[in-house]
Amino acid sequence: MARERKFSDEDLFLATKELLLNHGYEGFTFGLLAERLKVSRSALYKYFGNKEELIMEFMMYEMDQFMDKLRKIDDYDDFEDQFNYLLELMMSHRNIHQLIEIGRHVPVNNKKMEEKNKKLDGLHLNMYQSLVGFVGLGKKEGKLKPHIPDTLIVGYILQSFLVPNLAQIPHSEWVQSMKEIIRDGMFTDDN
Amino acid sequence: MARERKFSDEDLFLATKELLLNHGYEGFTFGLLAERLKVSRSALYKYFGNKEELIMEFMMYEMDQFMDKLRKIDDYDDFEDQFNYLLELMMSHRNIHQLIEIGRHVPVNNKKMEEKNKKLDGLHLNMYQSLVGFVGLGKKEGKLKPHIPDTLIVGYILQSFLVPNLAQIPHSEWVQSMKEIIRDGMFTDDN
DNA sequence: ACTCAAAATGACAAAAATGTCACTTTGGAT
DNA sequence: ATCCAAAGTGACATTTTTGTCATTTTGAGT
Repeated sequence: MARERKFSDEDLFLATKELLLNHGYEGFTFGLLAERLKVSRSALYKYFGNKEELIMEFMMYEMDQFMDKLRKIDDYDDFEDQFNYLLELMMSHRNIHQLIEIGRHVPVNNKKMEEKNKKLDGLHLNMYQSLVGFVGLGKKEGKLKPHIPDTLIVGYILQSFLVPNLAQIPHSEWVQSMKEIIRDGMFTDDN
Repeated sequence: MARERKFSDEDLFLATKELLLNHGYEGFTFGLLAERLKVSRSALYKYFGNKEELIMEFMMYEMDQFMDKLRKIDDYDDFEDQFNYLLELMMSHRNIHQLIEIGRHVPVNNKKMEEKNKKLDGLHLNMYQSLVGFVGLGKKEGKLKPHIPDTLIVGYILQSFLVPNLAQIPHSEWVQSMKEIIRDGMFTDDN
């Protein structure tokens, strides 16, 4: 027995995501978000005490969604299949890395935040472990170069998806080339 | 016949750089900058009318410095040498790409800004052309894969240096591995 | 049709950042 | 030594963002 809400959680988190990516953590304001949702600013305070809290909730939502998909990487036994799955996944969550970086800027003031922050750290750890597992498998199968640090491999893959496609190269060509660079580099074989 | 300044242009631009990288465009304030320089906030208004103007000046300063070095790439005839020079250069100006992205957030309000913005665009174009020239040489010498779009190659090289070295891998090892990934990828040869 | 709890609002006070200006300080030039 | 232009300051008015709260609106349940 309650009134219908004017915006769903999905609406809210989507708007939050766009604003965060366009304006950064410090440029994100409740005013902007309320405007986007066509709601009064004070309505938002019914759900989140402040900016930090909202952004933390958003991060968890985003990470949960991403992790649900990332965990599916273990459905594939073969490294090659995992690799393909991972690239597709990253392509559809291009900015997860960027968002995580923004999340690191959120100040932790009180106990409540402390807790949320810990939870989020846990999710990051999960993600990292999942990716390190992937790299481990690749090395074990002899597919990935053993002497390159795991963290660099993981970081490089994540970072790849942030290269801006300024020249508007068609999607499939872009992904194809990207995959090739990641696998075999940009130099020709005879070097 | 004037009083000695309490801070040099270098001081100011260095502080600006750090603040921009740590807080982003919207999080950068005159208050923070003044505090950093141990000067009153109003002193800064003697030199820059507002935040946008200051940041534009900073961008030009930074780009000028970078371009001076980037242009030296043409001192090397051989692509291989150009490649090595470029990686070293990028390593010591790791965040130039990030700064350029931040610069794109600066709103252009008036004629004066319009002009500065044009000048900055010119510098970006220079940078881009210089890098495209480099890629062109690489392709001509048969070193770079001809079917990968120039913009992707350029973007990749720039982006690579933003991979955070979270595990604190020693600098030389990090650069070495990075170079290898860029050249030949992360997969072993027998794939 | 009435109730009432959740949803939404607008108005308010406080905090933070901006921009301006009259005034003070400083140190090289005379 | 003293002049004075540039450097720096503190106080003020304005704007933007934040956070709170009393009040109003809404619509599902009865």
